[in-house]
Amino acid sequence: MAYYLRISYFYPYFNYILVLSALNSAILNDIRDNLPRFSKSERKVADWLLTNARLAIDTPLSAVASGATVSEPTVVRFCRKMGMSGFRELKTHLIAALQKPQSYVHHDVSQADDATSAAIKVLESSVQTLVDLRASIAHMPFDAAVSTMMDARQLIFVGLGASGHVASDACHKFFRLGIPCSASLDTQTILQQAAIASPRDVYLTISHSGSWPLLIRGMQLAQQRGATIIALTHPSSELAGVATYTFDCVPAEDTNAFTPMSSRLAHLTLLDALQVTLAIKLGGTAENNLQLTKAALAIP
Amino acid sequence: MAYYLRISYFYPYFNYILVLSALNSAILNDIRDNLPRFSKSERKVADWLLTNARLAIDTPLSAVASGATVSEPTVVRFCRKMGMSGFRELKTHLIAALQKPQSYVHHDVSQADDATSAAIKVLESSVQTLVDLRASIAHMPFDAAVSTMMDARQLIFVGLGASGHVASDACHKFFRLGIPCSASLDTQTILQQAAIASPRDVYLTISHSGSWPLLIRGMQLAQQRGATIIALTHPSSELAGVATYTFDCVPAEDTNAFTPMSSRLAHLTLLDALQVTLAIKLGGTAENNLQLTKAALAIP
DNA sequence: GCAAAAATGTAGTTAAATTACATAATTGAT
DNA sequence: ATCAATTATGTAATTTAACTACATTTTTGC
Repeated sequence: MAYYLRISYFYPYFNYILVLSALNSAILNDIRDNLPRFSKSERKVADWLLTNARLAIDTPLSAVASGATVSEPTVVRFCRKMGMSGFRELKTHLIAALQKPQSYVHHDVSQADDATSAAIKVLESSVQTLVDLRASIAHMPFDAAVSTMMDARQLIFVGLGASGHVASDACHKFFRLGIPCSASLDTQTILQQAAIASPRDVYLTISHSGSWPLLIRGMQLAQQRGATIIALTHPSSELAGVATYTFDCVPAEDTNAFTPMSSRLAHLTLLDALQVTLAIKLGGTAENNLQLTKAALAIP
Repeated sequence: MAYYLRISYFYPYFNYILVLSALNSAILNDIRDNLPRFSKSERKVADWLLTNARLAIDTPLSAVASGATVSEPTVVRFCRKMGMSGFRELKTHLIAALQKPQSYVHHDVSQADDATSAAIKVLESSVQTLVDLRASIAHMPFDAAVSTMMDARQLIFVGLGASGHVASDACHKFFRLGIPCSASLDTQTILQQAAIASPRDVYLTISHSGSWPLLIRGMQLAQQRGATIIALTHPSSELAGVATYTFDCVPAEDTNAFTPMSSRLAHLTLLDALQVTLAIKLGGTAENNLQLTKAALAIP
């Protein structure tokens, strides 16, 4: 997925393509994940690269081969086996990989942290959440979800507790498109509304774990009455099982009591993305509505 | 701020240091900054590289030279002039530079985007918001804010509209520390509560623009009654002027109707960071409260 | 205008990466 | 256990890319 950087407005020389690429798996992770599948010499190459990744970016093929005690073509074949054209491309990937935060970066806040350090860790954990989300976005059902929302009689945002705030925020965003929207933030309302749901109702249901029983019961009811359920939740959850479409949100592990629940950032951002994509699909009226609602807040 | 990654505990081959470096200046910035100092042919090389940075990482020296209409040694000399040993090193730097988000990346969504492209742009805009926030966090008054919160009689979260959802979410997070918390989300409540504020009340006031008149009036009232005002808002706003401490949130420019307001992600994340830092300062009781409130949600 | 210095390019050399082919090792069938 | 086929590996040769030496051109300062 490429981004076109257009800043020729300020600097006429800049006309290049900046790729903010998927920041998840890197070549070093690929190598490590494939260790059991390598032959004897391939394994030597892999071991050498994993041990000397930094060094490798400035090391010619001949030295890599002798370091790994294999021949030069064996290294080239290793690169080919990893899906690259040759050693040059491996180098490119290595350089790139060494610039990227890894998913196992440890952001745990501890009692010993001073305020700024703790704040930075929180922030970097939040960045990581969004970066991980960025990496999985291509597999999410945006087109399908937006298609059903376009014809919706109403959009119903559902969430409990912290997810309720997300749902409420999302409702506050989507109503501006001109589609009827409501938020159900307690179990009684969720159940009662689901009991009278109709086929052109679209639910956007937000849940961290996807396992709260009465929430699931409500979504089952709504689904039985023909409503569409778009869930933002854990992909292996019961809620995901009930939903028509699921936006997979795999929460980071809870490591200590201080860990803020950054999955709601992911939820919020996904809902932003859904609103924007829906606005685009709806076209001119939605855009006009967005402008009118924004202008309504302008202070004279 | 450097992170030292030590994972030889899990994988004995990994023995390198991964630096999560400051996401600032890169070789392309260096080239651009030195444009006035280049000779005619050097300028051609610079222009070509700035125009074709992405292409350059897979382009041999001979093609770069002919693309720039200079000789090959001129390109090498250019690299030397930029402080590098040769073209190979330039390539390494280019590859590295292109992995880093730049502050001027343009994320505008347009009508022509398909759903996934638009979603990705929204997401990357959100990442950028947090990355920018990360860069300015060291100048924020965490210590001072946390000090006043530690002795607070109550914490009052204030916000209107979208910021109201943020305030509500934050209230829902901070109450778990065991301090009395409330959220004032409409102007009547804000004014009435401010009219009876006391010196040990701490306000956390969230506002995108910091210019809504009745909100400011309320904060002036509270401030006159001795309450502490911690504002998350635009640093040049009226609200910032009233506040005891300000967490500067400079909103990205509104470029089109589709732009989601990502400043609330910044607000949410800052509030997360504040909660965590406050929890640390409060020590064992707060940590215990966090664990108890989490356990209360566990489904048997 | 002229000499010196700097910039630049042509041609040749070296380094690095890749390919072709031969040999060794492994696997599967009998 | 043996043998044939397949796969893996290395040696040597070739190609590509980067770099250097030297000649020519351009620019600068007096």
